[in-house]
Amino acid sequence: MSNANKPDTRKLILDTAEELLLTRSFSAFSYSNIASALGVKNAAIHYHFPSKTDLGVAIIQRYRRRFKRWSEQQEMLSADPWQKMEWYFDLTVRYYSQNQRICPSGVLSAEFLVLPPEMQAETRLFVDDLIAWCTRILAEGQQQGYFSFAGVAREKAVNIMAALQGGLQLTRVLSSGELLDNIARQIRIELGAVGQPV
Amino acid sequence: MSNANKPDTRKLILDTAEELLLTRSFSAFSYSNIASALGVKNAAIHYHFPSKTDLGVAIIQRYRRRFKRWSEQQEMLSADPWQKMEWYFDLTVRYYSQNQRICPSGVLSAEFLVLPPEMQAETRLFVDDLIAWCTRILAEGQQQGYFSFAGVAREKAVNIMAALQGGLQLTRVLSSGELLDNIARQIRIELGAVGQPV
DNA sequence: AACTGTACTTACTGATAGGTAAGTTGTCAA
DNA sequence: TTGACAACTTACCTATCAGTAAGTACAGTT
Repeated sequence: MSNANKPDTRKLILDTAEELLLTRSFSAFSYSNIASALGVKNAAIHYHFPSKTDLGVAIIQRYRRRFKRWSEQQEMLSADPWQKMEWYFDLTVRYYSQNQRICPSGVLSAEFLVLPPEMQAETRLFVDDLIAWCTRILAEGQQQGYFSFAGVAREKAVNIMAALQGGLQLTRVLSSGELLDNIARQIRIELGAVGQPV
Repeated sequence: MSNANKPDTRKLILDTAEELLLTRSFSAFSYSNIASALGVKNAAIHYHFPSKTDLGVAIIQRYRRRFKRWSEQQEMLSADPWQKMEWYFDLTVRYYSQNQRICPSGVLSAEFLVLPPEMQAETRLFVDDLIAWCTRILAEGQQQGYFSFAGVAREKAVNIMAALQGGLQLTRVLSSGELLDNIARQIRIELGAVGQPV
């Protein structure tokens, strides 16, 4: 009851900045973009996030927390590896359906060299999280006989993540919604799908 | 003998802009960056490329010409599909080794929505070229019994291009040179490599 | 010797960027 | 009732952005 109606400007800023990041990239959005979208003044953003670096870091940290909760929920539902991968495909596809977004690791890695060091460090951690998750699912799925792919789990994981990241970007260029579905289908085949998934 | 010593400033500008594009992205480099790198004034760049859009378009058009020549040379050497794919891997790996560049389609598609329409159109054509080439090599290789992959050639082609594009970006984040090699290895396996390539 | 075009430089413009200092308003606790 | 703090706005700063107009230096042509 205490902070039920506390102003959620901070969250609104993060949400807006997140959309601008995934549609325009970090270099190509400004505090004014956020301010005008929210109907507040430029300095209001600086009140919550003193520098653009602070804002950028906060966005990535929120992604990491979200992804952690997301993967924990998967475990709670005790889904099989196929189902988990399908959920990951969904996650990816859903980016594009929201204003043609691409995935965070995609934007951040594309302009990595111009990001402030603090954001670079956070991006690294985020990508590590993603690859670690995917590697784990793949290894489990292989052990339990769900997947039958050639090569090491981690290499396969990186390949899958790279294909989805690149696929999301190419989808935007060719504005072809099926492109990502085709990539997902290819990945399923290469994981040894023999009629299992939809 | 006529234009042997003509000033090649235009080419130098394109070269410098190209490096800045692949390392910093289009939004994150300026005419001043190029000018100071070449030891000329800002307006000198505007003389050769009136607007930044003109410059951007020229860079992409040069990529398209280059790639066309590159693929034509492959044909002249009458290499087999495996060799052609290996050359393409090389091409990709070589980007990163030059100041941690990523591939043009990677940068351009990541910031696609903030590119001027003229550049978007040119990017589309460029990506079409790349996919068309890869699809052709894959289809030929399949027909001639070099490759044995599951699914349609074009889908496989897009998957490979996406994986390389994403892999190049992830390589930069994790500063791991082997990452791309691992992706190339995965692709070889999935093309049905049974000891053929190195 | 005069003219022409190329390849610039100098000097500027208005717009926008990220950021800051100082003031204003409303809420809540002592 | 006062004080304190959170959440802003107003007003401003400097730097940089892409872009332009006018001038200059020089090579080749007539």
